[in-house]
Formats: sequence, C-alpha cells, structure tokens
Amino acid sequence: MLLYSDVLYLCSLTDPVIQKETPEFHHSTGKEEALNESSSFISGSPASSSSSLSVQSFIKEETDSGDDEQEFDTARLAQQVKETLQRLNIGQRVFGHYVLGLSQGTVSDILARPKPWSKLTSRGREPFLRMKHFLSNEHSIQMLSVIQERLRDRSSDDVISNILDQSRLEMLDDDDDDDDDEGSRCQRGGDASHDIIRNILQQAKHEMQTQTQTQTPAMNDAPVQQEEEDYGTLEPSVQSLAGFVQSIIQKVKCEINEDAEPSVSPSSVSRSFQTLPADPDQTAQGFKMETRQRPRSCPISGSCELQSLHLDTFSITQRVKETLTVNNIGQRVFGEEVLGLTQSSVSELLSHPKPWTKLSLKGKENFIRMHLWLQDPQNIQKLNAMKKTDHRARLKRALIGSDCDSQRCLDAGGQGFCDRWGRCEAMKRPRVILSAQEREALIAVYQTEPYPSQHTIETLAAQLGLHTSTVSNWFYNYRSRIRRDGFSEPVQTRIFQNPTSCSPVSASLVRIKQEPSDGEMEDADLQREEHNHVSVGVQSVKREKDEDLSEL
DNA sequence: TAAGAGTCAATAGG
DNA sequence: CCTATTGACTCTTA
Repeated sequence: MLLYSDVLYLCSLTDPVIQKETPEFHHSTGKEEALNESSSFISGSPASSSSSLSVQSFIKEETDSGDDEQEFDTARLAQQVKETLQRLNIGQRVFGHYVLGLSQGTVSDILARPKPWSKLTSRGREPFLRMKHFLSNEHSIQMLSVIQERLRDRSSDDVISNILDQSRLEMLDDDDDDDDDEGSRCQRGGDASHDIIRNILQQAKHEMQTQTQTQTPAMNDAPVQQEEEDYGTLEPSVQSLAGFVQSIIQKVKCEINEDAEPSVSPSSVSRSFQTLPADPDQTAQGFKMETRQRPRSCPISGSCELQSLHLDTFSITQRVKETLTVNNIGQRVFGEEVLGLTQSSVSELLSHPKPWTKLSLKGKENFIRMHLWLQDPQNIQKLNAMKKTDHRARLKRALIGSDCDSQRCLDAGGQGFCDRWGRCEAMKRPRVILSAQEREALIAVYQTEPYPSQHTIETLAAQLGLHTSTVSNWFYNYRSRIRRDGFSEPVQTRIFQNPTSCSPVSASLVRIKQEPSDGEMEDADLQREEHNHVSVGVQSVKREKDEDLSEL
C-alpha cells in the first residue's frame, strides 16, 4: 500500500478536492480509507518546515487575487521538473501518472514545449500548478522517487532473474495440493519458459495475498510498513493469470501423466479462471499445447510441460487490438493497467508481434498477460469502467506539496548531478533526428555491410557529422526492426499501403511476404530476405549517398 | 564484449 | 487527447 496510498494521502493533505473524492484507480477497496485514516503521517515531516522560496521564484507577478491569477514561468517550471526527474531518475510515465494525472506522451509534450502561462486555458494551467506544488514539496519529490524505485524493484526482470538464480526453487507452491507430483517430475526447473510461468504465478499469488491484505483497511499504520503495495497495473489480471498458469500446469500434467485430472485446481488462485466461459476459439486462436510432438513421457529434468506452452502472438495482438477498438480503450490505459508498459511499448507490441518462439522470457510474459486478459470478459469491463473514471480521477490525482524549498534541492545538484547509478545527467544528449539523407546513407551502407566494423561506423559518423554511438545505435535498431518486421505479417500490408512511409524499414522494403507469420525462418535466410528486400533501389540510394557524402 | 531484446522518451501526425 | 515511429538506453545473452 505504500505507493499509491501515500500519494493519495499526499493529495488529501494538500488538495481539498481530492479529500472529497479519491480516484478510483486500482479497483481495490480500502485505499480510499487509507487516505483518510493516515492523515497524521506527514504533518511532522521535516520537509514541511522548509521555506517556499522556489514557489515564489516561479511567480513573475504576484497579485492579490490568488493562485489562478499568478503568472508562472512555465518554461522554467518545466525545466526544473525535468531536472528533478532526471536527477532522481523518475520516469515521465510515473510522474505523469501520479502527479499530473497525464500520460507520458502528454508529459513529454508539456515539458518539452511548455506554453506561456498567458496562453493556457485554466485546464492547461492545471498541470503547471501541480508541477509547482510538486517541486515545492520535497517530501512529494522523495515520495515519488521511492515510488519509482519500488516500481523498478518490482519489475519482472528482477523477479525473473531472482527466480532463475534459484535453480532449485521448489516447485510452484507450498500450499497448493495439486502440484505435489509435479515437483518430482520437473525438479531441475532450469527451463526458461517454465521459470517465467512459475514466476508469474508466484507473483500473482503474492499480489493476491497482498491484495487480500489490503481489503482490511488498516491503513493508519505508517505507509512505509505497507511494503507490499502493488503497482496496480497488473492487478486486474492477477487472479485469472494465476488461474491460467494453474490450468496450464494442470493440462500439461494431464498430458504427461494421465492420472491427473484435467480440471483446474480448486485452489484459490484458480477460482476466477474456473468461472471463465469455455472459449472454443481459445485453443485454436490463442494458446495451444504442442504436446503431440513431444515424447509421451518427458525426462524429469526438462520442465517439459511448460516448454510446450505456445501462444499465437499474432492472434493475440489481433484480438487485443480489436477488443481495445471495440471498447474504445486506449493503448495507454491498457498498457498501464494490464501490462505495466507505456503506450509506445504497447503500440510496438501490438503492431509488430514477434512469434512466440522468438520471444525471450520477458517478452513472453506480455503475451501471457494479454492472452489472459482476453480470457476474462470481466477484465475488459473493468478496464472499460475504469476508463470512464480515469479522466476525472487523473485530474484529481496529484501530489501537491505544502512548502519546501525545492530550488535548494535543484541547486544542490548543480549541473553535474548524478543518478543513483552514478550516471551523470549532463551526459545525456538530446534526441537526434536523422535527416532523410542521413537515413538513406545509413541504409545504403547497411546494404553492403549490415554489421559494420568499428572503422566503418567511425567513418560514417564522421562523414555524416553524427556521433558514433548514434550510428551504431542506428544499426542496432535497424537490424532489430528489420528482423521484427520480418516476423510480423501485417507489415506487408502496411508497407504496401504506405510505400512512402518514412519508416527506415518500410521505406526501403517493397516485398511480398510469403513466410508464415509465425515463421521459423533461419537466421541466414532471414538475412538474405532482408538483403533482397532492402536491395530495391539501392543504386539510387547509393548514388544519392555518394553525392551526400561528397558534399560533406 | 558485441549483439539482441525490451523499453522508454521524444516526436510526428491524426 | 490518441497511436506510430524512432533514437537511445539498460539488461541479457551468446
């Protein structure tokens, strides 16, 4: 409960509006109570005794008529927010979500191109007011920093690697009576697919447990003690996710060892899954167990059952896209609530799904979550219902400080502040936007040298006037996206529909794709494929490039 | 250690 | 506001 209730609590302290009505964000009850019951937490905060000079510094023109009439230096405000976020390594997504109630894209926009105060409507001024309050309350800043760290700590990366590290982690469950024979069958547990499933299940169970705990609104404890706060984004899926995993295990057990019942475990985690309607398309479209090709009895060491889990990623993304469209749910909401990803990541995921076999553990997790989300119509309804309150809620969800001199915090950092990994923010370079010529030149070089040597990279960078890291990044990304688009079926359509697209891949690819979307193309073949695709128009590009380069 | 995978933030365009 | 794209980053993998 730490994260969200704290934030809400902060809001409640400083925003009378929020005291009245708390955002309905995480479907869980009890959080709103937390807000009201923990109201003595911050009053003694050391931060609250600081002065508020920084606030004044934003105000160009002090008037007697209250906040709304003050004129802020929005550019400076945005700059200071940016610096603060960078200094504390707080992402725009988190900041936008918890402080402004806006999406990452909007935050980026506001911070990069703040409109002058005088040109903002009252609604447009709202984020700046919130930013001002945020900056002026050191406690809010620190709180958000803690939130960000917690979110990072909770990332599946960590969980997965932790689990992978524990090579002899006991199987699935200690309180699930159905899994006792599984442990003996697959003791080694070293398989990746198995581990991710296991991880998800464990995480789901963990989240469920904590969710249960939060049902009891014992929120007057110091929030710090409630370490087990969920991110919320994963919560809607948790129950059925766990059930899903359970059912997979059950099914596989059934396949492998026919004495196990195919029914889903009656354990608590499976409850919601059991209530799901049996979807005949599910097996056809969604996941299928490829047990037929596998030996009837797998070796004990193989974690064989989960190795056979297979999801049709293309079908999943198609159905997710349709569902989102039909229900008018945005990628942002879906990403944040279901996958814990940003809008851009969701967009990528949905537009360019990789085949299951090409996915890493982490990549598979997203598709499992999507698949699971699709299984339960209630999830859609929940998201839909939440979407309705989302806008209103987001506007009210804010961290507004009382008084603290954040200027001091900023100034203390100076120009060369470093984040918690010791990386200096000053090292960050602004985003590079490659010109069409530069891109063509890079593509042209890619034709002949998809894996350019260091020397080539340096030469190219010098010729184009780019940083070498920009060039090598470009090659990494280009290869990666060529490969990705080679996987995804719809690319063909997209390319033909938009032959003039400025996408570096599609711009140079004109082709008819014949491989199956789930293609198991060998890498060598893929390379040849790419080469052929890209080779269209190479000559002209090359000529242009020569000209470009000679000009440089 | 280089390349790949997964993401993010910035940005373009609707 | 939304989605798609893309340069850059972090972490993992081979």
